[in-house]
This record gives sequence, C-alpha cells and structure tokens, in this order.
Amino acid sequence: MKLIMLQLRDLPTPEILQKFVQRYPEADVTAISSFLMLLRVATDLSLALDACLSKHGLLQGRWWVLILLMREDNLTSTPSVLAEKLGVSRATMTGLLDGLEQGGLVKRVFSQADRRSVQVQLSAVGQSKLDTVMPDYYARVRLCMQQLPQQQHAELQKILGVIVQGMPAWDAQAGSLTIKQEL
Amino acid sequence: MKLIMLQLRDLPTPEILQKFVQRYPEADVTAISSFLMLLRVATDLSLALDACLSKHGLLQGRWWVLILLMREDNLTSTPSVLAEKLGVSRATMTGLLDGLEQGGLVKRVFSQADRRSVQVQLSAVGQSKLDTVMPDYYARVRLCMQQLPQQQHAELQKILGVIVQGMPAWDAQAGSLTIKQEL
DNA sequence: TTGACATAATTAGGAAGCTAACTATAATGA
DNA sequence: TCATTATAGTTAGCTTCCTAATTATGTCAA
Repeated sequence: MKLIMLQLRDLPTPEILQKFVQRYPEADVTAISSFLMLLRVATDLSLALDACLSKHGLLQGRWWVLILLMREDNLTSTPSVLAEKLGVSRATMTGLLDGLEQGGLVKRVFSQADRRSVQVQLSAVGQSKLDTVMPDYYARVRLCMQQLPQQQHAELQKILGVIVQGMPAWDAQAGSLTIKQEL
Repeated sequence: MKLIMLQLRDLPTPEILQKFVQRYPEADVTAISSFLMLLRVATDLSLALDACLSKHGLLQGRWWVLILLMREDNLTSTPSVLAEKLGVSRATMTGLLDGLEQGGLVKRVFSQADRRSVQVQLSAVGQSKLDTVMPDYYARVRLCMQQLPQQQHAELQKILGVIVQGMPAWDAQAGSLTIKQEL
C-alpha cells in the first residue's frame, strides 16, 4: 500500500467547519481539528526531512534503511526484515537496496546457510555517510523542537499514545455507525 | 516535491537510542522520540483514511479536491487554486481532475472571462458521493479520538502549534551547526 | 500597436511506491 | 522419497506523484 500524504496547506476555518457540521451533524469539530493538524504538521516535518536529506544526496527511504542497518549489532539484516520494519513491500526494498548498493553504501552478501536469503550489510562508506548526515538531522530535530519544554514532550507522547490506542476503533465500528447513518 | 511517508513500523528502543546518542552526542532523545512518534501516528492515520476512502472507491487526493470544492460557496474553483490549497503541482491537479471528471464527480466549465482559465464545479453526483463518505469519515475520526478528553485536544493543538512555529529553525540554522559539527 | 513577459492548463517523460507473477531454495508429510 | 507447500528475493507492469516543456491567452509598457 502506497502512502502518500498530501500537504493540506489549507486547513478549514471555523466558519467552514461550522458549515460542514450543519450538513453532517456527526462531525466533531474538535476531533477533526486535531486530526487535520496532526496530518499537517507531520507532512511538514516529513518535507523538511526530505529537504535535509537531499542536501546529502539521500532520499528518505534509503536513509531509513541505513539507520535500520546501523541499529543492528553486526550492521547486517535481510531484505525481508528491512521491508517489514520500514513498512514497504519486499519489491520496494529490492529497489532501495539496488540504489544503496550502487552507491556503495551497503553490500549484499549471499548467505551460505539459506541460499534463498541475502545478508545486507552497512559498508564503511554507508557508515561514514550516516556520520555526516545524522549530526545534521539531529541538530535540526533539536532546533525545531527546542521551544517545547520537557514536560510538553511527555504530554505529547502520552496523547499520541492514546490516539494510537484508539485507532482500532477506526476500522472496527465505524462501518456499522455508517450504516445506521444511512438508514 | 513528492511527499512520501514511510511507515516506520519499528521505532527505536531506548537502548538503540542510547547507542545512537553515544555516537552522535548532539542527539536529543526526547525530541527525537516526539518527532518519530509524530510521524508514526500521522502515517497510521493517513493509512486508515486511505482504507476508509477506498471502501467508497475514492483516493485521498481526489477526495480532498471534492472537499475543497464543497468548502466554496458556489462549489466552484480553478485548478491552480485547488493545486495550491492541496499542495500539489498543477500537473498533478490536472490528473486528479481528469479522474474526478471521468467519474462525473466534477465538471470542467470553460471560463468566458479568462479563456486560459477553467472553472471546476462539484457536480450533484460529487456532492452525493461526499454525503455518503463524510458521515463515515467523521464517525471514524470521532471514534479514534474519543479517548482523548477535550482538555487534551487543546493541549495537543497547542503543542503542534509550537512545533510548527519552530520549523523555520529547521532550515535556518541547522546548516551552520552542521558545519561547526564537521570541523 | 506590438514585443516581452506572466499566467492557466496540459502534455511528456521520469521517480518510487504498489501488486502479482516468477525463480530458486527449503521444509513438510504421505 | 518426492510431491506439495512455504519462503526469499527479484522482475514486470501499473499508479500517481513530480519537473520541465508546450500551448494558449492575458497584461503592460515603450
């Protein structure tokens, strides 16, 4: 499943929200505002991240692969596991690894134990690329978050946790409510 | 600029974060955790939205266009304005409108005032499609947010506002810090 | 008036994701 | 044992985004 988030430059004004509530009474203005702001801020952050990475000649997908490899003690993993952790298809991971291998940032090593499988290894060049990019990335994350006191971070993370826990409700019950709605 | 957010299924454990901090001392674990959780929750929400819309035969891009049109008093706008508000290129908007027009959800009307311009109008079919989709969408947003008390919504929106305001720092100063870092 | 520039929309071609099909290898069980 | 099924990775073809170029029209100032 492809995940494209649009930029939503134009959040609804209170007047517009009111207009929608009049037509659709089940709308909860507060919940909708939070939902839209969340999407909006996240897409802005993701765009900023893209811009930062592109200065270093990297794309987000390939960069996350490098990070996932660096997390491993032996700097090594397999395409399937990487795809799973990154939430992309194995086909997409093949493409990401092709790009990284071409740039010499990772190396594919064929496994003796299971000849279907491939070990992907972060190369010295890849590690060195991360050593250039990560300080820049971390500095930017720190800067754009620095107005937020420690206390608020905890609050934000708590709130996000609550939303995550509420997400199963999204799939589970909304359908039946809709049916009730349409009767 | 294309905006693809990967799913980041695998947030770093405290141990892994610690490992990264040791190599990159400028890393701020709290800020990074907030940053990653924010991206993670937003992508989950966006995926859930996709799933909801696809049940109604819609894709996110086209759906947002319908909403933008419905916000207008005369249900009408132009491709340029829609592209601007949605944060996509005009070329992409052409494609979105092609799809919507093919399904009869919008109508292109050539303007007499400015013959370069096209007026895009939400059709009765399009309005009726929204009348089916929006109650379902709003019900789901309400459900997945319902564990969050009103007070927390205000807190969340305040925090997101602070982050948005901090974002210029992302582009402005990180570069110089990086240079200092690399000396 | 008309030449230069600006603007609206589209078209053409490329990037990076997806699903489905394919190849090779491994595991299972009658 | 060996046919069936499962798994790892890749390839092929599609989608929807993008940028750049194109076409048509409008604006402005010499």
